Amino acid sequence: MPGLAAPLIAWYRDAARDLPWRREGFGAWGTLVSEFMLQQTPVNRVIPHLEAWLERWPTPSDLAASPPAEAVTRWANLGYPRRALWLHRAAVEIRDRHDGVVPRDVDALLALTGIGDYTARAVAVFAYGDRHPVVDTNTRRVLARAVEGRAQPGPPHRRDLERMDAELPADIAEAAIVNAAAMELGAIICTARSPKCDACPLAAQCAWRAAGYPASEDRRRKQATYEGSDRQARGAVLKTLREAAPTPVPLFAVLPDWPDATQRDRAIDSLISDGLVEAEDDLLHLPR
DNA sequence: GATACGTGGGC
DNA sequence: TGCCCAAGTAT
Repeated sequence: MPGLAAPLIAWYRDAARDLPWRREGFGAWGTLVSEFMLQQTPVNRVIPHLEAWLERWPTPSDLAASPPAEAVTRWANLGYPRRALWLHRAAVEIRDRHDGVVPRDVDALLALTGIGDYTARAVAVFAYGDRHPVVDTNTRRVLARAVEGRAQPGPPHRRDLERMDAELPADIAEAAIVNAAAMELGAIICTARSPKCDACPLAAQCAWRAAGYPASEDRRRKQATYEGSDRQARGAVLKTLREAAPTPVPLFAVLPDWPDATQRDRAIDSLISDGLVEAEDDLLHLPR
């Protein structure tokens, strides 16, 4: 079976979107911030916040010098606000342990708060040009379809890194492009629903297409219902505190009309436990 | 390894 | 409309 590299490289040269983090000289800090924001949040929602963030905090040390509260506030509606807290912690760690320079070594990156297998390698590859497999949900779907002939990938597995590594050319610069191209293909062509196979550079060799597009065997785990959930309550509490910041909010004034007071209190407790909220007497505020 | 964790857009 | 999905990580 032919590899994926050559057609991906040729396709990417013409089809890649013009995204901020692909600009020449975007910088490792910008790459790191963009990858944090892109964890589970769509590209189009990230871009304006990313640009504002980098304008406010051009370096890791700039962010580290600000209170976490401001990071959480400026995270706005990107979702999963713990990422804002973790990004702030990572900035402090970069300042304290790496002289303010985003590390290049994958293990050093993995040791930073909020950075896992994906983000560590994405920074090493896209910011520093090193050769590693970068595997996100798009890449896993492309591999599942083109190589395995399955409609959807199985759950993420460490094995995915080795499988992607096997598709990478020896040439370091080309390997980086293949990583980016696999992600890009999954994002705009080989999408989860209604893939655009007519425009796919891998169509001729796609195992899933050759097999007649068999449906996925196992149902993906259904996402928990959001309406009425604790997550929704946490989101509402944090929204209240963000919009009031830097002014603290009296406990009694936080979601007084929430339908389930027990749930509201549980949400506040869990936010405090996560470090996203602090309490002094009966005042709640974002972490200072 | 399963689960919790926001928010909003697309169909 | 309601469900599915989105450049994951920590526990």
